[in-house]
Amino acid sequence: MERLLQSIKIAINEKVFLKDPDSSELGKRIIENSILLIDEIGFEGFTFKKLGERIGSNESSIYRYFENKHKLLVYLTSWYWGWLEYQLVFATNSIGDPAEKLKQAISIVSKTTVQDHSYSHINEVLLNKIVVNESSKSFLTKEVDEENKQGYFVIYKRMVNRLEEMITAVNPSYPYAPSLASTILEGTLHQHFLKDHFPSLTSCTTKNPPSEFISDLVFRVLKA
Amino acid sequence: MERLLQSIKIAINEKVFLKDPDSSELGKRIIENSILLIDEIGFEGFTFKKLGERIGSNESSIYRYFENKHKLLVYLTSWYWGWLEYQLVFATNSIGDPAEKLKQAISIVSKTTVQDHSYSHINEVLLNKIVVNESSKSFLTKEVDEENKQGYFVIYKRMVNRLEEMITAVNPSYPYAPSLASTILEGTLHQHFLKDHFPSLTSCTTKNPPSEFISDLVFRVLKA
DNA sequence: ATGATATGAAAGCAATACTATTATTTTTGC
DNA sequence: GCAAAAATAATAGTATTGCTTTCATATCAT
Repeated sequence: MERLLQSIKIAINEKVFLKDPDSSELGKRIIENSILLIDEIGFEGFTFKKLGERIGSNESSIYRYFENKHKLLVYLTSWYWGWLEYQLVFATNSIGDPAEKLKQAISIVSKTTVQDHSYSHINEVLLNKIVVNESSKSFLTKEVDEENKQGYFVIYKRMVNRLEEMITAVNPSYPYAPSLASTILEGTLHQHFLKDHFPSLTSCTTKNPPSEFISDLVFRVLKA
Repeated sequence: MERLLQSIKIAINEKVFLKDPDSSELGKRIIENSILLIDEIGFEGFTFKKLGERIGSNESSIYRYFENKHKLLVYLTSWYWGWLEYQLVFATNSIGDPAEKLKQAISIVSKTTVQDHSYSHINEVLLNKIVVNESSKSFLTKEVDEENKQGYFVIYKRMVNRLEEMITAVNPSYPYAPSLASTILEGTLHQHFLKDHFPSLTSCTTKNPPSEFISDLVFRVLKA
């Protein structure tokens, strides 16, 4: 799998960037360091000027890749979901048994992230932290409907759809497959957040990660 | 119940404001119109200057009530959860049967909001929209741990705790009560959001609201 | 070598997120 | 009813943000 993934490029909707950051050295440095910098100072404090200083480049050069920091965030989260989607597909497509398949899928999407050396300029562990802490901000905006129409969130939606299909395969009579599927993804992120900042509001810990709670929840729901 | 609630003041942690907005006319106009304005233009576009213009007052006067717009958002969301908490307590404390009690609680926290005329300067319907669209931004910040320590989120936490206790009363052997409780609140908000912006990712519609999905989910989980 | 393309440096601009100062109005305590 | 205190308003000012523009320079492709 490592090998296969090595050559795969995560395809992001071209509307979110002005110039593909994957097409140049500077572009890759922008992505690499934006992940590090957003993780360090948070998305609110993050500016293209600070990023420019950090990579020894100019604000104006970064603006040639992304119109604004919001689109950069959409890019980063899309990349993350695209990356996870590949893992999901590769890890589940050979599994015949629907329950086993769904179980594996939940394990993939809710497990603690580990570094993938196929993409050397992207730190997936930190990117996952950014997705947990910042990704809601990419859609909780006044422009969400317009941007959705433009396809900014297709990868995430495809991901939810895959889970939905797997849920239906396990229990065709369960009437809330789309909501359960979206709850798997959002619930995982939220439980990860709670574990780090509001431990009293979650049963999850490092030893007992969100994947256990989510998996238990889904199978109780579908069995009933 | 209407009568009882009429005289109740929702108590917000004093650290989130400089001067209690409930203690003056101007303060109430700030709260009333911040809800309307944030709903109209979104939290990102919202500024104290625009709010000042709208209420025929000055930016600097608003700064005497709130240090910044972030704290105003914390105030608004705290007020919302405090308001919901009263409804929850009044609607459930006389119910003996644990399952019935939890069912009622879920109905209260996930039902579509209706106007409460006890608080004339607060539009609860719009405030609920703000909670759905903006409240995550109140805790998805770099300062969350510090602010949590200062008690900014106590009401929300108490709310999750109440649900947790009700869950345990229904099924004492269920091992993930805290996570299920937080999922009820966060999941409800998220499903409301999806229904309005990503209908393909949810089973919820106006006719079939999030409360049905959540209630069904919780009781399947606890029955299993 | 030359033209195209990418990057960098600098300046500029309107808006944001405040703070400070001073003036005016309103409230209140006697 | 009046003086003192408190609240509000008006104005101005500052640093930073979120850009855009222009122009210079480096690099790259033929």
